Amino acid sequence: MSIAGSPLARKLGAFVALTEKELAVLEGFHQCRQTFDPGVDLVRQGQLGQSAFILADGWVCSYKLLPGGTRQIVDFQVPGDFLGLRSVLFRTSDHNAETMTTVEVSEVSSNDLIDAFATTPRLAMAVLWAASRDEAMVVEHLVDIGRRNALERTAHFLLELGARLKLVGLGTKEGYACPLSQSMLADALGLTGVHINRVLRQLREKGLLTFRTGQVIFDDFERLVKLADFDTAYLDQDGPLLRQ
Amino acid sequence: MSIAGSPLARKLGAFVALTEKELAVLEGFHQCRQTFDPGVDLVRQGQLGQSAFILADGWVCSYKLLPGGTRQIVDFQVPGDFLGLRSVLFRTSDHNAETMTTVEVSEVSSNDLIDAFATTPRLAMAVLWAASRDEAMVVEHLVDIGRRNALERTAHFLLELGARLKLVGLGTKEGYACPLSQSMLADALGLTGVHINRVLRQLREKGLLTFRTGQVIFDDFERLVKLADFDTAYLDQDGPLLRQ
DNA sequence: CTGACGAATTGATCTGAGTCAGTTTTCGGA
DNA sequence: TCCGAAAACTGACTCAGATCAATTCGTCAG
Repeated sequence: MSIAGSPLARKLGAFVALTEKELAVLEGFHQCRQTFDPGVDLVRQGQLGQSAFILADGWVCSYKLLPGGTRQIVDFQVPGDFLGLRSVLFRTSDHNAETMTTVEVSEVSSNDLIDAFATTPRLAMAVLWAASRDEAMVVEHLVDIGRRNALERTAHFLLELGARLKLVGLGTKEGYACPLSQSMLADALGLTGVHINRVLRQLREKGLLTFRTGQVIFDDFERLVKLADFDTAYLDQDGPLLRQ
Repeated sequence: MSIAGSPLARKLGAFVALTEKELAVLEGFHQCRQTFDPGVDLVRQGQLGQSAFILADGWVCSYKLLPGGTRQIVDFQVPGDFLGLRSVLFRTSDHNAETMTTVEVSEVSSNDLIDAFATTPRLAMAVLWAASRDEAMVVEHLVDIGRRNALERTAHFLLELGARLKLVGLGTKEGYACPLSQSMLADALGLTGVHINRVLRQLREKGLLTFRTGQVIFDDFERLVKLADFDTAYLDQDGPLLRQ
């Protein structure tokens, strides 16, 4: 696959039409391809001078640890996503990132990234632009946790994850492959594992959604969207705002 | 005050050392100064082709409405903050923004902003970079709501707001002026107005913090930080990553 | 000074989600 | 094919925070 056709290039191209030169710099990011096992920390809270990563395959989750031993999962990264960007921009990381599956990434050193941003600022813009879209997802997540009950919250979150995977060709209206365990889902939604289990049973018994090891199946997409008050439009974007 | 000394220029300068030309473009943003009364919507959910605003004075809050009539406040904007950026980047807004006080803003039209981004990409970078820092705050907010109980959550949130205001010279370790009503605080923290009232009483009775109309007073900063598990370091940043 | 309206405050009661303490299922490795 | 560990599942009980229903306070217009 040419770099121009990679998930990342496709994503960035949605914001800024990239020139040959910019694509070449992007290509340079992919020098250092690596594979990691599940359960490895790629980014650690408080650590200095870390690299960023571009996720080519597999899933990663970003989370914060709390003193009580609990954690809050803030976001999941799927293929095509950048990760550890903030830990480069601010020189120190404010969160952890852990591989959930076997993962393939391109590691981009802090210096390379900053150099690239300095020489091809339009590319920098595209990357930060994409980060800004990811923020929209974190905001939706915030609303889930703040103002939706466990049932709506779970439904909404799994729909959103599906919408996001559809963008990179990894999901459909029928469902998607999902390596989350129930307790990870709990940590993402601010619930306990026990309660998530009961909520998933309810969703199953109501014929709305089946969450099984490695697979999310939308049994009744329409009713699910209605229950969760899910807005299907907010991820759309019709063309780059900045032309070459 | 020269443009180079404005809160926004100061903030952006922390990321990217701005050139004369870039400062001039920033200056251009301030052509269209306006004043709004409290309770006015600056940005409306779902509206197309909106302007962005630079907040010069007063407070604004960004929130999402839910079908049940409840709302979740996602963030507050204080002087020096950009707002409505995402509604320009994505052509349509995913949230509302309402003035909380009398407010002074500079309106920057969608087209002017995109043109400026195209001609001075380093400035664009600085703006998006600042947006990325704001996201760190939304993440902290997410953790508050997901994994802290009402007391810790309220304490943590008010400490964070204080830290942020200190950056723009509007707060100290003693406290800060704060135009939030109890029910706004409730909408931000995912609680009810009734419960926030009880929590604020507890904080007052424990001699930790006093929240009164228009004023937050830290009665015992140290103990408050400890209760809330507040990290005082995460807002620090020592110099621009990109030089002129 | 007075009425009125919104914000703050309080008490009583209810309930969604947490906690505790298991049992059962799944699945990879010997 | 059997074993052990982790994940999924379940029931009984508790509690933090919601809900409901007043009352009080503050402030601004008349």
